[in-house]
Amino acid sequence: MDFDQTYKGPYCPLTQIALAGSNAMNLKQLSEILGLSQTTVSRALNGYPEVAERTRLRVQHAAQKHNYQPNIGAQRLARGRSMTIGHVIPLSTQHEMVNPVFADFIAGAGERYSACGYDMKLTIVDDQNEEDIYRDLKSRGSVDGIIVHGPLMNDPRIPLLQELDLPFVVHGRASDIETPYCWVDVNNASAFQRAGEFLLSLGHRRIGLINGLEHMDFAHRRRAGLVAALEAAGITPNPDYLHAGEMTEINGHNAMKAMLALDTPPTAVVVASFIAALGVRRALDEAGLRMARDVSVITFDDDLSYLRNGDSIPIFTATRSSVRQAGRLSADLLISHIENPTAAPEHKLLEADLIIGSSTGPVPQE
Amino acid sequence: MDFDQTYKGPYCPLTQIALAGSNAMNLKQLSEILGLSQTTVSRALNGYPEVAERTRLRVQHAAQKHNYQPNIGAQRLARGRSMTIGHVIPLSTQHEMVNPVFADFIAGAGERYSACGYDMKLTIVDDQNEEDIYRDLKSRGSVDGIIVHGPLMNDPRIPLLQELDLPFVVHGRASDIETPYCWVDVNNASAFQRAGEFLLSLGHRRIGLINGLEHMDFAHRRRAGLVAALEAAGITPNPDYLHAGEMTEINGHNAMKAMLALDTPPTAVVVASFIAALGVRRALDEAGLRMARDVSVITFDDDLSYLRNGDSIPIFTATRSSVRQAGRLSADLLISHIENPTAAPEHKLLEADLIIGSSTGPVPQE
DNA sequence: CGCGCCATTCAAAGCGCTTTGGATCTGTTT
DNA sequence: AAACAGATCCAAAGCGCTTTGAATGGCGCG
Repeated sequence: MDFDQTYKGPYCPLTQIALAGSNAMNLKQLSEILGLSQTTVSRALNGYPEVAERTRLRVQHAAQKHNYQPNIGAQRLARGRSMTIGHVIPLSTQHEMVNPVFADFIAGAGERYSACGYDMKLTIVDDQNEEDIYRDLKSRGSVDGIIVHGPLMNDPRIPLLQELDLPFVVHGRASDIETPYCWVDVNNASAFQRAGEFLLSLGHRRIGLINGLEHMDFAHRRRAGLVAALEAAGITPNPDYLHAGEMTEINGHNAMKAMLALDTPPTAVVVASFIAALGVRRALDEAGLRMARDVSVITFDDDLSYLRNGDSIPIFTATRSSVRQAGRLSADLLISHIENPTAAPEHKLLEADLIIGSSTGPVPQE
Repeated sequence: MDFDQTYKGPYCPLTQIALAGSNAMNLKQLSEILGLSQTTVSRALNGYPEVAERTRLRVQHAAQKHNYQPNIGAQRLARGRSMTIGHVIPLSTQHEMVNPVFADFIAGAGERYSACGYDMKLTIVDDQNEEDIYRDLKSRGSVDGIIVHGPLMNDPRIPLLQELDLPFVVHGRASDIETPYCWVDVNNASAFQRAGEFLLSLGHRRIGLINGLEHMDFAHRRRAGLVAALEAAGITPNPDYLHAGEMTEINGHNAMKAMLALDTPPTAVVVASFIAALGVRRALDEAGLRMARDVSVITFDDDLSYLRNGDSIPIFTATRSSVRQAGRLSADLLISHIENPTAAPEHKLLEADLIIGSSTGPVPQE
């Protein structure tokens, strides 16, 4: 814990902030208007059974009429719960990419939070002290639970959160962690295995991979899946065909370009992200090659709202799984575990669809 | 206001939630350990001057040692402030795109919030009742201020927030609103005017526009800027060359494809987003045309972390302005107005850079 | 009639923090 | 020496809600 350099608490003689006299209607006022006790009004609004139905209706109408909303800080304090779920987004200065998948995941999760009365709190953490953030979140009572994004193969956040006894759901998994915990993940291995098998069935034997950073768990599994398909077909993966890096358009482009420069380039590639696949297409265009005819491409497609894979006919053959849906499921799972803390950890494994588009075709004749 | 269908308050006989006995260290305990009053401990930690420096150090050490963090709900209640800034993301079911720019903006703003001791609260609102959300936020004291995303030309949120007396900063502007308010915006008009002038200087006369939805303020201004450049050169914009739609890869592709099918297609296009520009490139590739040589392309580039415009040589000629930086500036502006509520509204107009890349060239000979 | 039993309602005690309005103790001033 | 000022510290009163434990009133029943 460090006492922040830039924020020193409420003492600020220069800009004396008028402590907002909260002009909003409060419980006391409302109960006086109604000629009822605060207890009864509170219970009426919170659905307790020991209040007469007539009274409840009267209270609800009055609340609506006077635009009463319980103060959230007071509720948090009194209930000992924050009704808030935290998302921590690490953003080191080296690796300062915001995961493009993030916005859609959040949108899915946020839908469910709203429906269940939870708030979403986002924390952008730009240094190494991510651990401190979690400890803080716990000890200040800022959140009732946490979503863990972008797990590594042996992610230290998982044991930490377990130790802190803060409910959490991982979006993804951590292969090297044995103890049970809650997660929601796509079956990355099977998706890429099927992609590989599909390419093999088209006659491809020289199959490349443009993967995400392989200390990320999802990338590790995708590689394993593809390699499994190749090896099952008696093919030893060619190291020159295996690329891993941040999943940007540029990296996709550069990786494809590098492979095209080989003596015997692959006839097909599997790409770990739609954005990288756009870069692959650019590299092919620059080389005067056409997708499907010259090089087959399969991409993973997170079904992002702003990057749809074509309207009617898909542009790319793809393994598709909606990350927004994963957001919804993660939110529901977390909420259910917050409200039922003794339940055993649960998880959900989603299967990606293999969508046939116009970026794959039979292996070209030599 | 409506009492949510799905969430009925704390009464839930089935899943009796153990009200977390908040095992964390609190102020009372800490003050007892130190043999001081809660007052003094609180003041010591909050930087008040009337506590002896020796005492302050002793308190800080003890706080650190016992891992004391003030409970956030209690602080909110006592201070009458939430130290939270709200971002409301509308997401109607028809128009269910998550703005791809959003993640980077949030990352920029979040950096500043963390540095200044504020939390960020995201609300995804999927129906029409966005107005209720703002009223709620105000009357529950959930947030101290709000960032308004994606303003329309005459955005009803602005007068609403003014009426509610809730500090806010608009990311963008609303052309039709006269009353002053805080905003941070790129000079969209000047950016697209310069883009137009640059194309004119290369000899282009048939210049197209692939714009965002033109009820969005930014899109309206971009169009105005481009049209101004054309008209200044004595060119009346051809309606067939003016497209507006959601800024997706597919729409960019379709708009370009439509223009290429004209008897006299444009020799250059200005595109309102990088993602749409990728679609434009695809349309050109499919038509066997090359960027720069056959058709010049200029795009607006928000400098998204996951969509960089090339590493060394930019792929596209572009008007560039970092949306992440806009996030930082918006956050700083909002915080300064929250802490100094009487200050007159301020705003910041950012100029985009015109970056010359390899997607533009002289007009082809007929 | 007197008793117990629901069904309702309420007063008051927190939740953990900030802040007001002194109190106490030095040291300084007249 | 009395009075005052400044530097520290404190007890207690909130902030607005939830929840405990008890009171109230109506009603049926022996």
